Amino acid sequence: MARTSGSFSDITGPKIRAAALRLFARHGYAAVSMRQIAGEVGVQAGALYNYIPDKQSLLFDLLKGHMDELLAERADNHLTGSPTTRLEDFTRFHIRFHHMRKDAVFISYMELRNLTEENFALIEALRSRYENDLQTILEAGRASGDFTLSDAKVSARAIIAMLTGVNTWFREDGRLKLAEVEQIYWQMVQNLVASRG
Amino acid sequence: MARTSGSFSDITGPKIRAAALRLFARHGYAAVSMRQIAGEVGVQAGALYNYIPDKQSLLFDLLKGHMDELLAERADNHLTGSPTTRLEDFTRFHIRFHHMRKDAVFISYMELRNLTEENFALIEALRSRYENDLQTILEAGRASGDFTLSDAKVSARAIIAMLTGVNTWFREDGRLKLAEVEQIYWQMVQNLVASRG
DNA sequence: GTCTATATTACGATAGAC
DNA sequence: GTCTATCGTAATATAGAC
Repeated sequence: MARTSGSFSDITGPKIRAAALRLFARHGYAAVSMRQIAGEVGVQAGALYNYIPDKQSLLFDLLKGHMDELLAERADNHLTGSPTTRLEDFTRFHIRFHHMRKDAVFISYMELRNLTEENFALIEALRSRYENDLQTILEAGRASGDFTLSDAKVSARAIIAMLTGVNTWFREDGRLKLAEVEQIYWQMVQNLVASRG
Repeated sequence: MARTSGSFSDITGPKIRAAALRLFARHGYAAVSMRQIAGEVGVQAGALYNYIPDKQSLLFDLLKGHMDELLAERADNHLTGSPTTRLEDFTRFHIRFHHMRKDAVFISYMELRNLTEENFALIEALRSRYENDLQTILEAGRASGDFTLSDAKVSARAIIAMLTGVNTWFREDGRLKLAEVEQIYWQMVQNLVASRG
């Protein structure tokens, strides 16, 4: 049966998303052209429009997909136990997940301003749910006397910023293994919320 | 004496830098055109090239200027006293300085990838000096027994990420005043490095 | 020092052949 | 479903008049 010239598989759509994710993370949304993305995929620029309506939708799909996966995998994590156990789960999950999804994490922080207003609101709502998840854990720990916090919302934001910061410096071939980094950060998080003796 | 049509002052250069800083922070380096910058300043695009050789140099000058100011103002801070005092100074200085320089801070994190390789190395060296400054304080505190840390470099990075994160959510008209935020974060930093009783 | 005008290149997106 | 070709627009940067 006839194959049209450039068609090697039925996964052009996912390949477009993967190429865009990598290029946006490396050079930034505005700096990447549709021709560059097409070049990575191995098609001509016009062919992209069989899969996406426009460039903006492509960006939104990437960010939306990332947030959906974050919340879904987080939900798979066990969410019961003492506040300390739940906080440790959150800490280790956050570091591991964000390490595995570096490109998506990067553009999720960098390219929010390139979303339309309503697309931004949708992403922001998802991000907020993740943050509230941590805040709930912190408040449970305060109620049980396990944690001491002056402001659970601020603490949640501080912890997330601290943990996400790992992505800016950690390298696979560096001085520390990821498991060690995870342990160091968990110790710091424990200190941060510690009830003082 | 004759004035050429569009010339209202002798500070076109600084005005260009100010306009570029604001526009780059708002829309991103790649998304901002020289015509937009010129429009903000009140000149035509061609006139910008009397002040800057090209767009890339403009970005580098902004980032370099920001890092120079950060290190200079940090040096004006008093750098003596106990490790705890010096850590408190660093914490409060970081929050205040980064709050006053939101746009510059933003592009300093976002637009590093748009620098040429050598320009990036120059900025990275300055950023590293700032980080080492904090690391030195932490090591002094560990040596004196005031702090407990498993890894001073990781702790320095974690603290800086945590403090810089304030910029992503703090609003002047929000629930908390900046002085309160400063206090909450200083408490968290103290916990983070605390020697456990 | 700024203007107007322009050279050159590239962009996002679309049309129609196959 | 992808190709080639192209439309309409806008980009950085430069040249020369004033």
